[in-house]
Amino acid sequence: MTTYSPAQAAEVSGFSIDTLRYYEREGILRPIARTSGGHRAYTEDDLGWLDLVHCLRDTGMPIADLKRYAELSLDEATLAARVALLEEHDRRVQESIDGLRRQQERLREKIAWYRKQGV
Amino acid sequence: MTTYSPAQAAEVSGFSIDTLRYYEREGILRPIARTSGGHRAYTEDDLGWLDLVHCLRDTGMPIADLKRYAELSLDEATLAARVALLEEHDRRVQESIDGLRRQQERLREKIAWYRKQGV
DNA sequence: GAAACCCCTGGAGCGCGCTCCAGGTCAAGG
DNA sequence: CCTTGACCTGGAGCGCGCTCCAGGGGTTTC
Repeated sequence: MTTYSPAQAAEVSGFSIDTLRYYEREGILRPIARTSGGHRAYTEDDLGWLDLVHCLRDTGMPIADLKRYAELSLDEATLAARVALLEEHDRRVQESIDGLRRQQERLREKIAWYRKQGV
Repeated sequence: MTTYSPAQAAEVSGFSIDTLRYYEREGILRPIARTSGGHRAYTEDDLGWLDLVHCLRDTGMPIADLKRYAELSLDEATLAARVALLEEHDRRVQESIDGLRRQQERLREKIAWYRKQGV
């Protein structure tokens, strides 16, 4: 079973080493396995979860929500609830895309207006 | 010429009174006119500018950029440059919409994957 | 003219999400 | 061995964008 050093995990996940430690402290990552010397050894599972975390962070999910989601993940029986949360998040992402588009539309109108003033 | 009290300006603009004062301190608003008693009196022009500010903030423009934009606005001759900045911002907004959509797509794939695991 | 309310200033405080640091331990190459 | 570099911990610090506070003065209504 291959494992990854902190540097490798950072490289693969796209998070900094400090951020990985921070996420672990915050409970977003379950406690990472250690080598005999106390160094972290990330598993493929950890990296898989980090990939989802990255996706959720990039779409604006707050740390606190991520933490709650991670806590849910400790109990296998909550799978349906977790998927429901992801779908709820998906809806929020859609809303923020829609909101951005509306404001972008307004922005473009303003640009057009300035242009009409003779730019 | 109608003017607006701080409370009215907040109501119309959608920013809090504190935020309006903060923007003025930061130079995002030019110094607002005052009544004889020292109270602020916002003009329609101020509100028009605030409307653009709201649009730019909602689309993610940082305070520092807004400030630079506002400083440019002090010189009438920079109109073309300002419009260019707005267009540049419009491109960034487009990029962030595209990025959100890509991540949303990944999110949906993950949801579909979980569903296939039997949810 | 006084109660009730809005507004003023300067500055402190806060929530978020990291990021950095000191002072030490572990691991791999020569 | 010894050096070099990656890693450890606990905790402080930071950048952003507000938000709140104390202590005081305007203004409207009766």
